[in-house]
Amino acid sequence: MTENLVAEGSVEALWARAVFSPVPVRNAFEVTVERLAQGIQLGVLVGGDRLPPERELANTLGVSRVTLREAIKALRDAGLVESRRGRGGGTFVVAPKTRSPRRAEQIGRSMRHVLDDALDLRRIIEPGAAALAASRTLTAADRATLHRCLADATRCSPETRRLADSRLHMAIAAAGGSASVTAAVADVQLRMDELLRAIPVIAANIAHSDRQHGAIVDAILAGQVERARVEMEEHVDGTAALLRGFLS
Amino acid sequence: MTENLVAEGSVEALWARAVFSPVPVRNAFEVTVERLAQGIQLGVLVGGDRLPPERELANTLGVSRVTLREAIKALRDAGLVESRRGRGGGTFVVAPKTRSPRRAEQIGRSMRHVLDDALDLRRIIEPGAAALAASRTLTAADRATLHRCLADATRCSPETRRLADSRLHMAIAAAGGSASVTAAVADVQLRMDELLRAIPVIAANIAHSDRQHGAIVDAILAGQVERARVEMEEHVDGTAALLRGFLS
DNA sequence: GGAGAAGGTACGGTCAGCGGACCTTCCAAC
DNA sequence: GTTGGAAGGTCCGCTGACCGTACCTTCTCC
Repeated sequence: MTENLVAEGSVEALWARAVFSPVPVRNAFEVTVERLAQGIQLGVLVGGDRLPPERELANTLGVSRVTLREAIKALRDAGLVESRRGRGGGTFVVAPKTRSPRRAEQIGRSMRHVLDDALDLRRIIEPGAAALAASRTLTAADRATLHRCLADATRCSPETRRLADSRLHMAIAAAGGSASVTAAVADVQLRMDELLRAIPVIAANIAHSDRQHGAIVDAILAGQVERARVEMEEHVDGTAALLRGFLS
Repeated sequence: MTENLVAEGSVEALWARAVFSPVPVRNAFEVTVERLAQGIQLGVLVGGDRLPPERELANTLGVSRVTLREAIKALRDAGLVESRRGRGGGTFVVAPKTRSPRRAEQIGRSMRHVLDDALDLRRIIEPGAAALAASRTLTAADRATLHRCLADATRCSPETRRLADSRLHMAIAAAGGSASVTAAVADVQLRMDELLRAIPVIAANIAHSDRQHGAIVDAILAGQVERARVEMEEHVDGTAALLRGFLS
């Protein structure tokens, strides 16, 4: 009898769930796999990139080489990386086009509130990140990075589109200079990655999205804080509408 | 030779650090302690509250009873809870006034960028959370909770002030109905908790803060989305200015 | 054709965490 | 008062994750 004395979905219920829910205990292997997989999914590591040697990377990540190797094996099995032996060998990120496409399975109705939850957070964090970036005076290198990511996102094949999009959003977040904000954006991007991949590709939508991306980067580079926020908000709202429509 | 080929603080540097930094491997004990301690620090669990029986709580949290007991022992040693045996016994949250005050140690200059980082995130997430709450049609119970938390934060002793403040901010976040947003607010609150405690108590500041709290709740209850955001933004900026001034 | 840099393999030790059985305390109902 | 039951307190053996270390294998570059 786990009788709830508080109304479902109320403030009290959210509080209680924040404390009295299973603690996420994750072992070194899981965390390591996640780290690397996320780097690849978000476009921080791109096809052809070579990971540091195992011994060095294990040291950097603070796990034993055995554990790291297990993680790499998992990524290899998933088709995300491939390893070559011998001198000049190493572990390399596989380009997405040659990567075996994972079936976008049916999104259960039960996932719906998870989606809404993620979208709520995204609508807060991404416009905020854009505004933060606009409020900074960026280095030439960062301006160049933004330009490059924008260009990549605009002209790219349908297969690599999602990756380039992630990469652009991450670049915008990172341009704000805050590690926490960047991590938060990475979180929402990852949570919706699978869903966003499932959206059918429609030329009109892409063109619209590209225009918005351009406007956002433009506002950031011009240092227009409020405009950056609003443009990103519209962009995010557009994607959210697409997602909600597609999943109904 | 871990030579950095990218400029310090740039987009590329943030990206690299997001992937190639030590993975946070935390064991069940640590996570459990953190969970419960956070619930207390944030005011979700208040003085006098009784935790569920160990066997039940261990099951809820998904850890063994031994591990949970170690965690509770740590909290007891820290003076956050106390346990009573026998029928009708249990583990109870200690009221903050009787809690042994932890010395606010010198904040190193090295912490400065950590603070800035947290403040950046807070300036995004808290106004966003307020706006989200304002955009919802709240239940009567939630409106009552907000009112109560606001009242508690306004009239309270200096010792309990920080706790009541946390509680109010958490209530605002939870009113938005999104678990992720609530968790994000909890995160920033926790990160700055120690620092905020260190701020000297000045009557004028408190009165100002109280007025802002009132305005925020007022805007949320009235469903004024933009006003809620702006009021919270000013409130957060005020606190940030206090903190930065105090630590310079 | 060898040196050396990489991935691949194997072994033993340590320790966290678990399940379960049991003990101790103390309230409350009878 | 006595006793049942609900709670915290203790103990033990097992499993499995993780680590350090040493060694083997492959391959490229000099």
